[in-house]
Formats: sequence, C-alpha cells, structure tokens
Amino acid sequence: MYDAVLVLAQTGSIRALTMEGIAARAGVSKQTLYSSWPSSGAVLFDALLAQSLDDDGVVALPDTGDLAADLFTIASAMIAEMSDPTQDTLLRAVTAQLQVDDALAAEYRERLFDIQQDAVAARLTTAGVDGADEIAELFFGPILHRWLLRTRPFDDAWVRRHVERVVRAAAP
Amino acid sequence: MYDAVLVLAQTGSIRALTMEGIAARAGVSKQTLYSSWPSSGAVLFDALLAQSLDDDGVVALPDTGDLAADLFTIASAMIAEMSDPTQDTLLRAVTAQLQVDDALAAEYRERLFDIQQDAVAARLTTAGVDGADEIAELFFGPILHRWLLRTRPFDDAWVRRHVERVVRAAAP
Amino acid sequence: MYDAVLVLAQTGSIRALTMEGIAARAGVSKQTLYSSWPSSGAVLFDALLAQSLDDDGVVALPDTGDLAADLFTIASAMIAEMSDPTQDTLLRAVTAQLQVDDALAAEYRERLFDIQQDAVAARLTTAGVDGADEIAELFFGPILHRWLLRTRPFDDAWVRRHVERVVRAAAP
Amino acid sequence: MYDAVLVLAQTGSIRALTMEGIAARAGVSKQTLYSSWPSSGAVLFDALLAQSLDDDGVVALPDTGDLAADLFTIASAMIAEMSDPTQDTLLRAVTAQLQVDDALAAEYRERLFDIQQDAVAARLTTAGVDGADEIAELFFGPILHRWLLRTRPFDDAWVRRHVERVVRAAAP
DNA sequence: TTATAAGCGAGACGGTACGTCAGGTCTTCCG
DNA sequence: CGGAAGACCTGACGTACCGTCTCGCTTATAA
Repeated sequence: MYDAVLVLAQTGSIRALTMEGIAARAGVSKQTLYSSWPSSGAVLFDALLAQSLDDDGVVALPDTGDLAADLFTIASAMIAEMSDPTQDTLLRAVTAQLQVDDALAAEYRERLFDIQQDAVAARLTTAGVDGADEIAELFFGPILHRWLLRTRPFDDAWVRRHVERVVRAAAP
Repeated sequence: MYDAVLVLAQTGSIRALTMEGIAARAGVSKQTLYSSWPSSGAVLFDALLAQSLDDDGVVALPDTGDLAADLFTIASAMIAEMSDPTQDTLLRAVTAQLQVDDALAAEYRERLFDIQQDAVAARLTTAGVDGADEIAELFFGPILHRWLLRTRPFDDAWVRRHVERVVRAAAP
Repeated sequence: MYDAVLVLAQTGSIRALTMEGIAARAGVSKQTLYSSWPSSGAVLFDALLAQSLDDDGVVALPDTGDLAADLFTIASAMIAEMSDPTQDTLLRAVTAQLQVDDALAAEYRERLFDIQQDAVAARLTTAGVDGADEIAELFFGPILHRWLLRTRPFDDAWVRRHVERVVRAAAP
Repeated sequence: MYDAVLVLAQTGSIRALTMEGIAARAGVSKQTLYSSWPSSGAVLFDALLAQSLDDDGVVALPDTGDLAADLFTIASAMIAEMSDPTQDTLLRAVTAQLQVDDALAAEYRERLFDIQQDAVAARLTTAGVDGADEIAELFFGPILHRWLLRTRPFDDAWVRRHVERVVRAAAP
C-alpha cells in the first residue's frame, strides 16, 4: 500500500495522490483503503511515517556534547529528508491536507511533529537551555519557513549560521 | 467578487471555497471567474490581498528607534491578522494551494511575502543588523510554525520572548 | 433466517432486502447465507414459501360443487395474501428478481406457481371445463395484472364479476 | 442516448443496463444522464417509449367491425413487440424497476399502460361491451401473465382461443 | 438610429474523484 | 475438517467540482 503511495509520489504529480489512484496503483479496492484510512491525507501521512521509520525506526538524536554541532547534524538530516523528491511531494501533499483537515492536523502533531520537537527540546535541556520548547520552535520555524515557501534553497553555510543564531538566542 | 469570497470564508468551511461556490455566491458565471483568475487559489489570494490592503494600503512598519518594541508591534499586527477567522480561513486555503500550485506559490512570494520580509529586513538593517534577510526569516519562521501547525495559541508574553530571542540572535 | 427477512420486509423498504442486510439482521455471515441460497431472490422466495406454508401447510382448494363460489374463495384468499404488506413487499422483491434471474424464475414456476395453477386447473377439470390450464391463466392473469401494475385496488365486487366472466368464458 | 440503451439491451445482458454503462456507451457523463433522468429505470422506460413511438407514433387500433379479429390483431402486435429480444430485455428491466420504484410505476401507468388499455376499452365500447375496462384487463392479464412468468411461449392458436374466451366473457 | 460587436449570466457538458453500498469469492480460524 | 466469520475485489451508486463550451441577452460603440 505504502509502496503504491511512494511510487505515485515519485512518478506522478502531487495531484495524482488520490484515494482512487492509490487504490488502483496498489491493486486494492477503494473500500479496503477506506477501511484503513478515512482520507487520502491519512494514507499519505502514514506512508510518510512508514518511510521515515524504515530509515531508523526511532528518532535518535546525536549528543556529542557540542550543541551547535548536534543541531547542525539534526538540521542536515531533516533537510536531506525534505529534499528527497519523493518525501518532498508527500510532505507537501500532507501539508496541504493539514490546512483543511483538523483531525489529520492533530494526528500529525501527535505522531510526527511533537516527537521531533520534544527530542530536540530534550537535547537542548541537556545542554542547560531554558525554555527548550520555544528554542526548538526557533530552530524548526525558519527551516519550515524556507521549505514551505521555497524562498531559497538550503545550503550548509546557511544551516551553520542558523544554528549559531539559535544557540546565541538560547544563551541566558 | 471578493465580497463573495469573504462571505464564504466567514460562513462556510474552508471546503466551500471553490470556483463553483464563489461564482454562485457572487452571482457571476464561472466563465467570468476563469477569465480573471486561473484557479481558486488565485482568487483567494487576491481576495486576501485586497482585504489586507483595505486596512492600510501599504506595509508601513514602525520605526521608533527601539528595535525590540517595533518587532513586537509588527508581530502583534501579523498575529492579529492571522487570528481573524476570515483571514485565517483564507490564508489556510491559500497555503494549501501553494503546496500544489507552483505558479501560485511564486506569485505569493512576489506579491505578499517578499514585501513583508523586505520591509522587516530594511527595518533590521536600519538597526545595524547584519544578514537582515536571515534574521527576518528567524523572526517570521516561528510565527509561521505556530500558526501552521497550531501547536500553541499566540500570546503576548511569547511574542515578547520571541522578539528578545531574535534580537539576541541578531547581535554580532 | 426467515424471521430476519420478514422483519426487514415489514419495517424497511423493499430496497433493504439485500444479502448483506439479511445476514446482518440474522446475525449471520454472508457466507452462511450464500451456502444455502445463491441469490437474494432465492432467500426471499423461500421466506415467502415458508410464510405461506406456515398458514396452511399445503394448497388445499375448496370444492363445494359451486365452481363460481369456489373460485371466489380462492381469489379472495390470494388477494388477502397479496394485500398483506409484508407479503406484498416480499412478492414484489421476488417479482423484480424474476425478471433478471432465469434460474429463479424457473424455480418460482415449479415450486410456487405451477402448484397453484395445477390445483385450480384440477378444480376446473372437476367442474367439467375443457382446457383447464388456459382457463386458469384467464383466472390468474387479471389478478396478477391488477396487483403488478397497481392499476386499481381489489374489491369483492370486482372479484365476483371477474369470476363470473371466467366461468362464462369457460363454458363450452 | 436511447441508441446506447438499445445497443446495450441487444448485446449485453439485462444487468448491463446501468447508469454507468449507459453513460459510457453513449459517450456522455453520468451527470448529464442524471440531469435528465433520476434513475436507470426512467432512462430505460423513455428509451422503450421512444422505441415504440418510432414504429407508429400513436396507438392506432384497428376497427374492422369484427371484434374478435381486431383483438387478435392487437394481441399479435403486442406479442410481436414483447417477443423482440431488445424490447423484451428492456421491458423486463423496466418491469423489475417498477416493483421497487413507485414514482416510476405511476409514470409507467400514465404514459404507457393506461393509453393502451383505454384504447382497447374504447374499441370494446364501440362493440357494445359493458364494463369495457374490466374486459380490457381480462384481455391483457393473461398475456402479461404468460410473458412475465414465461410459463409457455405464445402461439397464434392460443391467442385465437384467448380472444374467443374474452369475447365470450364480454357477452352480456 | 440602427447595426455590430463585445461582454456577461447562465448553465450544459465530458471528466475525475469522492465516499458508500452491495455482490460474490476466498482465506482463516474455531469447534 | 467442515462450516462460520469476515476481509477483500469489483462494480455501481449518486454527488461535487473541474475547466471548457455554447447560447442568448445586454449594452456600448460606430456607421
């Protein structure tokens, strides 16, 4: 099932990611799809999740003792993921649905976003940062911003500067 | 025309914002709509723009000499706008379309986002900040993040802390 | 099982008489249903049969020596049965299926219709009528006609006149 | 549109006469079909009507002065029509729907059946028959009966005998 | 002033996808 | 090990919008 989603995300446009299309591609009836997911957004989201978990199974963040270096590593990994065309297509499709579907948005927060953010916040707390949640937002926000609005491509130098700024802002 | 969009954005759900619905509400044929805009996203976007411009006509940012205070004012204004239910509905509908429609995304950047960002960057430059564009991203990113993911409601205290962090990060 | 059919025929519309619905109502899996009957028509038909047989067990026609009186009795009984809402619903559902399903139609003739017709034909033969089968058709035809097309409600006076006409037509 | 229906009625089984199939065969969208007819039964019925009217445009019954001969002509024409495979398929499909759809049944009576019956009743009245409506029922009933239940094929000898019986029953 | 054209409303149309229902088949698992 | 349970594919249902199109009716300009 997820394979079908991924294939469509790779080959077709974002518009091809419909319940009808996924069912057809997976050789599965629509009914079967609807019995497992209530909407195309939910399927895409789970496919995304499955895809992410294939990689590492759990969100394990590095802790080398050097906060800036670790944040750079984390950001680079995120960006690499978001830059993969398949992931990008899926993420954008899901993001579009999140605007429209509150239930899906809540699930997204619970099962994907909060976990990431909490992990980063934990790493920040380890480094002695106060208000780690909000610093985590400061860390994620601009990355989301650049990706969502496609204002500028990501590059390592920017990531490095971004991390420096976050670290500086986190200082007491 | 824009009135129709706004009425639909107020009363109906986000799903009601279709070409068909707008045309019907405006007492206009679909053809007339299509002759002015290529997609529902474009209509919504222009309605959004028109709505914003009704308020002030131009993006005039304050410059009291106190950077933190000015950024707080700017952020508060943005947040107030994004918190208005009508604007919120419209913005989310447009944001959803931006993921799918590249042309619309480009127009959005040109006609709405860059202007805001450039204005803030200019204000930052005035305050002697280096790399103002990236600081502007740092400023907007977390606000977008909170709004888009609805992680937490906005409140003045958070805005104040956020601005402080941005200012601190901008320091040389 | 038949109970489920009858309950559905009473309470729901004719459209509720589906394999799925009957299985659900009977608390039985569809497979169980299919293992005993090949189609919804067959279930309905057997339910109909069971229902009829509950009443008298066998088609026993009166023979008082007065042909017209006996035909009137027979017709009245038929009409009473067809006027019962539950029976009516079932009969119409079966009749609809008969048009589509030849096997069912054959079974219907063998197990329900021919028996009735032969009984009437036998009664007619007893009364010295030639070509009793065709007279039986003359007897049943208009009743079926009125019921099927709902042209006019049944009433005793009409039945009486109808029987008279059949008797007159049967005369040598 | 009607062509599509007729082609399907000829080539496919009675089960192929669906809204989806008709639309596809006619090269028309389902919406267009639904904008003209509320159900497949209605389309089939109109196709049937159009087909009948193509032949003669109006129900013109013969009046040679010889009632039995005229009834024979009428019955033969009816039977010929009902024996045409295409017409037969259509008629059975419609008949099946009539059991389920009251609105369609009413329309059928008004636009097809009553007209036929009234014409025959008028011819009977011309011949000095009392209660012509009920005699018309006596005339149509057994024909419907034989066709509907497929008890026996039609043949001229039976039709002749049937007409004789009707005439005899109609005598005062 | 009248003819001509442009613009607009209305809405029909071929499509695609939606979400649902029922029909039959096939596997699985329990007694 | 045989039959009940339920998952599954299929196909049709009726609906909502999409983007294109044709039809008349205004209305405004030019002859």
